[in-house]
Amino acid sequence: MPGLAAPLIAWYRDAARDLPWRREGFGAWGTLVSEFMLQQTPVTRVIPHLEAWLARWPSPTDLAASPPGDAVTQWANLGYPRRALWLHRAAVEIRDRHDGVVPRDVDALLALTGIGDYTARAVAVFAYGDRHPVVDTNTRRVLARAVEGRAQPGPPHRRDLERMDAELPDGIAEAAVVNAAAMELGAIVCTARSPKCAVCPLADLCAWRAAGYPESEDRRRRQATYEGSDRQARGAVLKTLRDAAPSPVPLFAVLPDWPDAAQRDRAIDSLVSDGLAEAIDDVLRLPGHPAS
DNA sequence: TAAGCGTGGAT
DNA sequence: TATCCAAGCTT
Repeated sequence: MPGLAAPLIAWYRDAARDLPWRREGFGAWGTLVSEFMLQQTPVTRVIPHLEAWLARWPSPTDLAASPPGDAVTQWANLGYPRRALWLHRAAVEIRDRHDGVVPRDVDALLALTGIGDYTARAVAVFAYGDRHPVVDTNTRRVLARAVEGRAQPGPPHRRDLERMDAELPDGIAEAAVVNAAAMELGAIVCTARSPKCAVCPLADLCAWRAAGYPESEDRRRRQATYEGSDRQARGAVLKTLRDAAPSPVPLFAVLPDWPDAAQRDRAIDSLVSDGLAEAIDDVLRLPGHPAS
């Protein structure tokens, strides 16, 4: 490898955004919460919700002591509300299995609900300073372009971890910076739509640029239309429950004017099935404390 | 392995 | 306006 590390480190020193989770002493819990929120939600939308969340629940034990429905309400409109449920479950698991301390070991992190290859290593590296490859969608795009000469990365693969690991310097601190810098470059320079190659620190060694920016035959399937979808119905039902919380909502009052009643009922059933709602007698509510 | 899962801003 | 895209995860 020609080595992405040196130019990435130099660039990051000047170009890195000032983000809350990069502040000194932000803490492993804050890092974990931020990573949950950042799973598919843009940075600018996450920041205010993150600060409110940590003010309300400064530790995993604090969150674990609240009913999961409170987490869903606090999650507000961040999207993918099952993440709120998973974050709550992870907090309970941290309390019960790790004495309330966010684990440092990658395998222990992977065993927590809602944590996968990316989030586990992000916590281990950015919160605890360990040396692992951290690969998110930004990093995969940077590697695809700079190293492979392709416009877009293929689907996520475990091999991505090894390929990123090969780019990391030996030094632990330097490796962490390269991880962060690759993500940051993908987020603000090597972007999916209009990459800013004129200001890219990797331009001189970029295989995609050298090859003349070939298009990639993208067999990505199109994102399903949201308008009129079951997902939209689920979102609308859940918003009704959040807005009413902590009060339950009579079933007859859940989206009474929804254009497709069968779809609405399907949405309610699936939310209950997912644990995002509870149907008791003839009312619907967010999940409360487990019975045990 | 692929599908399903929210929401809002940018183009 | 419609589509794309966003620090992924689970089943």
